[in-house]
Amino acid sequence: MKSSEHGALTRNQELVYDALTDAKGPLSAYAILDGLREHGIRAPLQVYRALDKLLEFGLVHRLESLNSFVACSHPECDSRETMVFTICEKCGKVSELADKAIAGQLESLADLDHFALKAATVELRGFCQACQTASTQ
Amino acid sequence: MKSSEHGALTRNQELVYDALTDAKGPLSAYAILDGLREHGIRAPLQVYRALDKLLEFGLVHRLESLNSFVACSHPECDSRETMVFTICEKCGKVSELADKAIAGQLESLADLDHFALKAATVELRGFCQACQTASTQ
DNA sequence: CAATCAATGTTATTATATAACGGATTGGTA
DNA sequence: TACCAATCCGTTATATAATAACATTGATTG
Repeated sequence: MKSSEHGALTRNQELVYDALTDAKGPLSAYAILDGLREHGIRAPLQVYRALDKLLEFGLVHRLESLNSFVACSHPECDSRETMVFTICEKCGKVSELADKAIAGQLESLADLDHFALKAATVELRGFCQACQTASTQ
Repeated sequence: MKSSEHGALTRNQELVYDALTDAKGPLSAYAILDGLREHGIRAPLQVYRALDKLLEFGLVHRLESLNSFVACSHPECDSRETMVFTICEKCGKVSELADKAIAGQLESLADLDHFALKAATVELRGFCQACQTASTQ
């Protein structure tokens, strides 16, 4: 299990991480909170603090355009890698793709602009395969 | 002036657009609101409604990772084009780049995943040239 | 004129995120 | 063991971002 790579997670971190892996989709911090009330989590800060650590460990990604969070689905994910997310606007499904070519091109573009790149957010919106075939709209 | 391309903007749209072009940098909706109180803008919705239209016209872009908005700096910007933003984490400077190659590669990646791409968010974080030379950190 | 549609103004509310404080726990290390 | 430092924790309060709901205005246009 991935969490073992970073030493044991604390109780709150474990709860939040498990909530995200169980969800198999993005959750807002407050959705996580609601799901964990019966486990003793009562305040937003408990969730946000755990999320901060999980983001730092690379176990979780933040989806900026949704203000929500997903467990990293890429087994070897280094938090510094550039990930590409596809977000289905119909069913909400999110896929996480690692693409070296795009990461490289973003680096090159940044270089051209003399910009020292630290992290990249790439989020694609549209319709997933299932939602395309299910309907024309 | 760009606004002439979409017929006259309404009074509120004009106020919000001018606030963004004057700022020469990203502003949150509430920062815009504060700057326009003396012009009769009193409620968040007045700003958000104007922003919705300006986004639709392609005159303004939204920076998801900052929850803020910038006037489009690209004269021919079609709102459907994929833009790449660099965001300096030191001085806050934002640059807007149009790169066909990256747009194309994102399309290809989406195709591989059978994802019907409608819009892409690409935001790069790091340090701009000025902030690199000014300091090592 | 009547019907319609977009834009407006206002109040209230929801959703997202952080500040500030003190206490508890852990892990070294003198 | 006693101490220190660092991290995590729980809580209350607050800040920031965005939308719901409803009434009104103003400009077409058939």
